[in-house]
Amino acid sequence: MMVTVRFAPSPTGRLHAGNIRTALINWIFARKEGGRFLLRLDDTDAERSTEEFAQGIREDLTWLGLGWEREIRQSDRFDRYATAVERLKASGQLYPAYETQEELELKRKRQLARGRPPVYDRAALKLTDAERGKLEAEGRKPHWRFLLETRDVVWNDLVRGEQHVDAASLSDPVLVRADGTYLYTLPSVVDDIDLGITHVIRGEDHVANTAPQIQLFEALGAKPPAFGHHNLLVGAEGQALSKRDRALSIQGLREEGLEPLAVASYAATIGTSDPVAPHGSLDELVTAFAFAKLSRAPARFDAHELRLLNARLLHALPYDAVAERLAAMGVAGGEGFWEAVRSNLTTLADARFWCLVVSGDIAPVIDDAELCRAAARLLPSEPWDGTTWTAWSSAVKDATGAKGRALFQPLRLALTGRKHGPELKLLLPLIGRDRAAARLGGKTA
RNA sequence: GCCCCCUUCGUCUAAUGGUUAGGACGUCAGGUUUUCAACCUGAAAACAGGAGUUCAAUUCUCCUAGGGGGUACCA
Repeated sequence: MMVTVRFAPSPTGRLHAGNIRTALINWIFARKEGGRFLLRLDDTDAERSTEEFAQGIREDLTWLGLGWEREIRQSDRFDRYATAVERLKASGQLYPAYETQEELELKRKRQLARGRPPVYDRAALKLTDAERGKLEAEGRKPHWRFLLETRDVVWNDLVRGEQHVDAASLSDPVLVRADGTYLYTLPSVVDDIDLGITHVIRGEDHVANTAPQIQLFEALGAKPPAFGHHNLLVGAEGQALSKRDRALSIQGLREEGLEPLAVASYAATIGTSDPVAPHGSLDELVTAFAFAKLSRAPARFDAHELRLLNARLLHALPYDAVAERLAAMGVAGGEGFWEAVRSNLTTLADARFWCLVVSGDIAPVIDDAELCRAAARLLPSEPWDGTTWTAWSSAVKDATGAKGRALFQPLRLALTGRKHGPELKLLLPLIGRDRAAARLGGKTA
């Protein structure tokens, strides 16, 4: 059977670092197995789901290079869920319950107070027809619970090995609310069956969901897929990740100017036994991937480390990988420009500044006016090449007696306006005589 | 409260019942660049704590502490 996996976000917000890691692992696994990767929008909550968020999710995935074979929306599939509900009612595995949320909460509190696990007591199962009739007459509408078999549910998790969950320690999950809307479990399982999902790969926050879901697959006459639960992410300080942390949204990372491949490289290698390193393509990540490499401890997502990785990625990037994007940014300058500046970039957008240095206006910093004036006078005539810098700076040194830092720092500040930057040997010919002369004179070109 | 998972350099991690506990990022130093950055080389840097089993424990067992997850009419 063809490997088929799905990434199932709900369009109630933008994707964040944790989401994207799940998406990436699914996508990579599908690629590795020659299988299919589907996007399933879990939009059963009509209140909170919006088309804007759905579009945002598509943009985020596309930006990262994660294409999907097919998109499914749960809101298109309510008839399928209704069919499943009828089937479960017919087999007696779905039963009506009438407790209000307040009543359930009270029950849980009492159980907790007695040191008992807060598991639903199945009181609704013991209701007589007369009692049920009375409740309905009072105007109560039932919600519907899936009757779990109280047995040990076992599966061989792709990353965690053999897992056991004692279904007796679980409440019978509510599948349908009193208003007829569905909770996560039922649509998810029905979709997985209909779409032929072979591997459900998700975060370990879903481990406990797996046992009821396996029983639901079976109740609906389907063979459960394989399950894999990867470790979760925590923040740089080891704290639980907040969903609202904008810095960790994919949108935020993109707006910060990070490379999609850097984000993907980082997300796919933290929490694994592979070193965190930039990869030249998603295919390289596919080659490196193995479930066995995933750690079981939570991994730290450190935005600072991501930036360092982004810089390392840029430093090694060939010109043709960025030529189009540089042009789109309005950064002129060809391969020579790129070779000169790339090792000083943290984000691609930094190239804008060096573009101005080379072919626009910057504010020169005159640290040593006398030296700069002398340097301006000694500027050779063009054409300039890779040897110009050495010859010229030597001449300045001879004329002024300045050397080392005292010689180079004022020149760098005047020519680029900054203390740090690419090799002036490469930069100077790109700046050209007119600009250099103007900057050394303290005026902008 | 109860259940599950986890804990090795600052960080991500490897390995092992007997090892100089390995790598990567970061840090520091040296080299190179007659400056900085980049780059190259090198160094420092870890088995959470306590018991137990054993000739021998970082490795196996138990306890404690800490972290994460779950325990929903969220997904």
